[in-house]
Amino acid sequence: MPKPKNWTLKSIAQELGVSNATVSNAFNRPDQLSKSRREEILAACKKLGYFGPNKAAQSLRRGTFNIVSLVLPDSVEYMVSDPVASSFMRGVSAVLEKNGINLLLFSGNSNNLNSVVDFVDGFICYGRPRNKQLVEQLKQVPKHVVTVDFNIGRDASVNVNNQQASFDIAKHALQKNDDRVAILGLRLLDNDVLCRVYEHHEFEAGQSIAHQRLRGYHQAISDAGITLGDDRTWNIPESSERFASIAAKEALSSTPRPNVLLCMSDLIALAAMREALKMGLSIPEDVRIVGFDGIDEGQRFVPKLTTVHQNSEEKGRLAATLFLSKEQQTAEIDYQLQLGQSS
Amino acid sequence: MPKPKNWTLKSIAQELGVSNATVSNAFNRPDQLSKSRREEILAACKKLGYFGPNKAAQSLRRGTFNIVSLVLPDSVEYMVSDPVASSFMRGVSAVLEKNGINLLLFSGNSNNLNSVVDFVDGFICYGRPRNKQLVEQLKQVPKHVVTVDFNIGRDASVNVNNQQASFDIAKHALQKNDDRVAILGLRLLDNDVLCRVYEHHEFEAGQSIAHQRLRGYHQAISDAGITLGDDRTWNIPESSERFASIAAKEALSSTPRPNVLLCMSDLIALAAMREALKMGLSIPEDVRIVGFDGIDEGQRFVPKLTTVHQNSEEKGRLAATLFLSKEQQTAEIDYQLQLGQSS
DNA sequence: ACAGGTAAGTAAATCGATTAAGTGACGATA
DNA sequence: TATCGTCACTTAATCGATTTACTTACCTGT
Repeated sequence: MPKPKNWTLKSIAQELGVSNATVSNAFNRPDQLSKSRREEILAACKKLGYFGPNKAAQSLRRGTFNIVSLVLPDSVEYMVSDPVASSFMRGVSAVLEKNGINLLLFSGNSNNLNSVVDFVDGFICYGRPRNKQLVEQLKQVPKHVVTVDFNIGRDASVNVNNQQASFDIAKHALQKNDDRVAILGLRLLDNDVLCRVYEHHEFEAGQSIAHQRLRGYHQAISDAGITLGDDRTWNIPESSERFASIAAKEALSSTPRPNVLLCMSDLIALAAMREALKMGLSIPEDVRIVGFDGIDEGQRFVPKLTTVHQNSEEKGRLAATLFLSKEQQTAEIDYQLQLGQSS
Repeated sequence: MPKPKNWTLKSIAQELGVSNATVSNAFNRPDQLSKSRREEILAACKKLGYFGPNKAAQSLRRGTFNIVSLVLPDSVEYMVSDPVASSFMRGVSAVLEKNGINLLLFSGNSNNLNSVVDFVDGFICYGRPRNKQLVEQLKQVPKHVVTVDFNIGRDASVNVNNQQASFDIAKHALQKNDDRVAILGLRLLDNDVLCRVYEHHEFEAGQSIAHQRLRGYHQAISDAGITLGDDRTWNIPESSERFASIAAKEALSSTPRPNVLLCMSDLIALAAMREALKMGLSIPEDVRIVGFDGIDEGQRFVPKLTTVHQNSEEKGRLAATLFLSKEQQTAEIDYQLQLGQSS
């Protein structure tokens, strides 16, 4: 098989005896040349095996790429493991795919946006990145930026009212003022590891979903007339089953044994339910457990998980749509309490 | 806040009163200028807010991108929904991330590789794309290509011995020659929809995992002295729970009711188990069910799923490693039977 | 003092395109 | 016939870089 020649606009133009510009116009601006000439050229290109202008060169010249970078809070690994994150990605990709736009993954672990910034039209950021440098770069970067589940004052953002939702679900879970509450939370900061106290950390208030949910819980707890000790919160460094199980086991073995477990994600809640059952506790009689997110597995579990459902896929679609429209706005997404038998 | 000037190599060089080349060398080829000059320049760039050469321009000139395109057999949607695909992606991204390479997703639905080909160093293709045009393009594309779970004679490929593995698991599931077998398979072709016959389709033998697994099953079935009717195979168009449930229900209601279900994926097997239990059948007494893949949920299900475990993440790592090494080879990945109580 | 070698920088071609401005040719209008 | 406007292309500048080949300046040894 003869290796097909690597045609360029220039070499094609030469071959056909026309100018550079004419070939370019044949592909991009039909009004700039006669119809016959255009068809002639396109046919010749097809025949010779030239598939159109090189996209990279085109992008350099035009400054547009048809690529958007999806900034993940963590590694790509996390993104595909977490069902909520996956749904979100599904929503984003569905909209972008329809518009012929490709997705360039950017891991929140990498600390330099520069490796991708020159290749993309902008960024959709899912969750506040752990890496503070990255956040600073996102604030500054001279491209279109849509943030999801956090807000740094960029072009647009999409959020759920985490605080209200957490308040609602906690309110639902708490019954009497002698309830013994424990919180199984998400990581609050870059560097906390399975820690129980959070008060002593400094943090930019309200910026991560973990903080927002925590505030919701606290509000409901104090509304119920309960006092929550500093040592009643376990934060899980990653949304991983392993850490969640460890934390759950620890919480359920602590004294006094909690009879209400407020879990910041369904993944955590499911791990907690498994641990509780393993310890011979019955749900919800011995311990009431509530989650957050509304993933499928929670609805299949026995007992069915009581949780806050947020439509993550819709969130993705909205983020992508906002990105494409270049509108400037902060949108809020609905949530619903999903009542099961776990509380 | 004063908008930061958009520096280019040229404008920076002008500002500093040196040549273009010197600035470029300061960033890329330290040996080409004096140490003092270099540090002077880098410091000045930092101060002025020039973060280094534009990557897109750099790539155009150099012809390298530090981006690889992951070609998905289907939509991005599918990729993040399917646990096996996710694991694979996890493996790929772990290796690439470590090497500072970014991942550009390419959906198998798009029918033109051209939209990304000029931006990437090459392709890692997970599973034979549905789209035939795409396959043809992949055969030809003048970049490095690693294929996984299929082989089109490109630079490298990674596979599991699907036929052998399916043979093994089917052999295990089949007990007597009066077993009534049904197959819940994956889609064989671009356009089959929940169809039961496959014999009448033409296909390029051995090219998709569905075909390979089917051959393994058939071999074990005929070894067991069983005759399998044409109407005993249900192919599921997507690896989705919904379709799997429909197919399972249909298979389990067919006459004669099968007592062995060979499922080409764990997702399908789990759906089948749920349907069987719902119908009041007991597993494995009334119907033995085996899967393929070895996903976590299968091991948590009661009864535990008997399946073939393939290390999908490892597969991803291997594919990425092969890509980076530019070696030409076809690698085969191990598999293990994972015995549960479902058969 | 002079050939030869090296170090430090620069000029200019190049990657593969887009596009503003310019050039003729041709037909219509006054 | 002179002027104007359109049509169909072409020329050449440009996007933001890399890199080869060349120019100086300086040092070394004889």
